Amino acid sequence: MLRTHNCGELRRAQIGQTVELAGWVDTIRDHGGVKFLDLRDRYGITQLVIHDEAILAGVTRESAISARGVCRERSDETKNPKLVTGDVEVFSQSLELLGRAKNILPFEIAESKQIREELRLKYRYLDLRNEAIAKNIVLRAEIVKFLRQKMDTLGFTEVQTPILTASSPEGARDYLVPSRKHKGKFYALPQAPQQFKQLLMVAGFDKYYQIAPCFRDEDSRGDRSPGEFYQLDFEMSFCTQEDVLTVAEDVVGDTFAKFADGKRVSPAPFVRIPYAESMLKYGTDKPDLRNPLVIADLTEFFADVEFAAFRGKPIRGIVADCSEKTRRFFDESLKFAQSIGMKGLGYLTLTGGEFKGPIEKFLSDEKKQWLVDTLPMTDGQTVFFVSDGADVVSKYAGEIRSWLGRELNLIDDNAFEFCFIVDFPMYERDAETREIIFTHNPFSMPQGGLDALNSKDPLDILAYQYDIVVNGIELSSGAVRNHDPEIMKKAFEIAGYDEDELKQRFGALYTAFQYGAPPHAGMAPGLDRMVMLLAGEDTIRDVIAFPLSGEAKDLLLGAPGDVTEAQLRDVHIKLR
RNA sequence: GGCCCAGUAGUUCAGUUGGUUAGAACGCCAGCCUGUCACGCUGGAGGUCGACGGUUCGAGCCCGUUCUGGGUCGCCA
Repeated sequence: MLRTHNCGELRRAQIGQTVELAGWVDTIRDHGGVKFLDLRDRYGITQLVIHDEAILAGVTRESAISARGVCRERSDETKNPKLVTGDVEVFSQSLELLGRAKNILPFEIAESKQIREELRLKYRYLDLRNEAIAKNIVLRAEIVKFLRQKMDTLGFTEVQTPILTASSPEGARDYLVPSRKHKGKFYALPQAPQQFKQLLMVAGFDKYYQIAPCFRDEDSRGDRSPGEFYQLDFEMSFCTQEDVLTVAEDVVGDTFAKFADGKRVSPAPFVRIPYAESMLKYGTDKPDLRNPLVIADLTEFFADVEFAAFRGKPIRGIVADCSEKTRRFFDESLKFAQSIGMKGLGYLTLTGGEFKGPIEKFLSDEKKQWLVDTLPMTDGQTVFFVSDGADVVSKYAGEIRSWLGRELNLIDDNAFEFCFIVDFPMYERDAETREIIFTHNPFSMPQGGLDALNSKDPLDILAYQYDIVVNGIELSSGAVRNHDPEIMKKAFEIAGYDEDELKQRFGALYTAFQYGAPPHAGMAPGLDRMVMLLAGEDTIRDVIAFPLSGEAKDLLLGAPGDVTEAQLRDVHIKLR
């Protein structure tokens, strides 16, 4: 062993012992006759005291060294309360230089979070020496461990599903892997273990889960890593939608409660909000419920109001208390509205029993009274009006709601507010082709089953499809799956696929369902996003040990990179 | 694929209306210092201003193209 203790371990109890420590040189403070060296490892920092200049020869900051010496108590006035090891120090007469830092560091470890990411990712092993970053990776490990324990307790079995698999015909772009043994054929990396987990249900595993790597060749976002990410993927047999939501509440809720670090977590049961209601009240299918503002539908209210700009359009209203705000705030609100593509933003303020604002003159006393009584509004409040085409009015109202929440400081940063969005529509009309397409997931069970498919307008059919949302971020979607081949056939037919196509695209599932498929359902909360939220980070890269850049490049190892002619020949690929 | 922001010393940044030799802090190097803990003090080195092209007597600054990173829309069943 190169050490008897780690750098966060020594206390008064070890005074007098000869100890050996190993770690990295954090700083050297040279006072001439005496030198102090802070030795750091992931457990802490211990101060070494050195009198002999010679033993520091060649020792640079961030070199890996070991040191032998006597642990001794510091005098009272030189104890350092900022260090857990600050009562003691190691009087060192010999150092061993284990790994010398030869070059000027590309950045200071302690401030690496401020450094541009290109450089951080290129020297990620140095970035990860920073306690704040390393802490996130350790937190991630603890969360994964907790999730596994939790799923195990609930009777789920972890199963590893293939990484080299078949390209799936819908959804995101696949990462393709050329086959050597089969000229011209390709594997794909799984976008999710979707079909495998459903096949496991047919196989009778009853409750499956996996900390599953997923690969999608799509562009990144701050909260979406490019290329690859992890999900807590799970699936259950002989269960209803409610059974899945209950498991999610239990697992995700407990995980947040355990790791939220003092922040408030909304208690189970999480509120269930139908998709249509969410779009109306919050203007989005992933509402941030920390924001108390709610959108009202004022279309009927304005139906008989002579105001040309609102004529024949859906109208939404948002009531907020802006009494502390000046004229400038309302100018800013209009500026924001225009920046997102709105033509205007009307408002009325109720102050001293009088309405004020550009739209006031169009409203009768009766109308004004309705606003006070039924909307309702109290003195000092303002109602903002959003009016636009039916396709965008909800979205705009949602953006205004978020803007008001931010600008009026209504968002509690110390809370996690969960909800489930349920009853997603099964189908929608493609904006360009005008054809009926699956809204989300072709594997979902339509509510009402075959009857609904046969009798209802496809656009009115809801699916047993749900999302779990926290603070406006979608953690996961899931569904009760369509396990009935007859219903599948009909569901695909409505979306324009005949049985041959269904067999071709999802042949394994379709065939498997001919052999006694249990009703089953599941979901797959994103692990990276959970860790990001719990770590309080704004970017997902800060909770991944070796993240890709936004352009999906590995700046450390240089992927994607060139390969040799021979490698290409092996897999029958010729570059043009 | 579209749009927005950034790129100047090892790092983080400043750089006026286009005008002499491009600055600061931290880091690095050297010297001094026996109780510091972000030690201190003194001195020094360090720059193809992302790249290419253009305008100009003159470009870090203006224009065009391009590369890289970040954000965002599309996309993410």
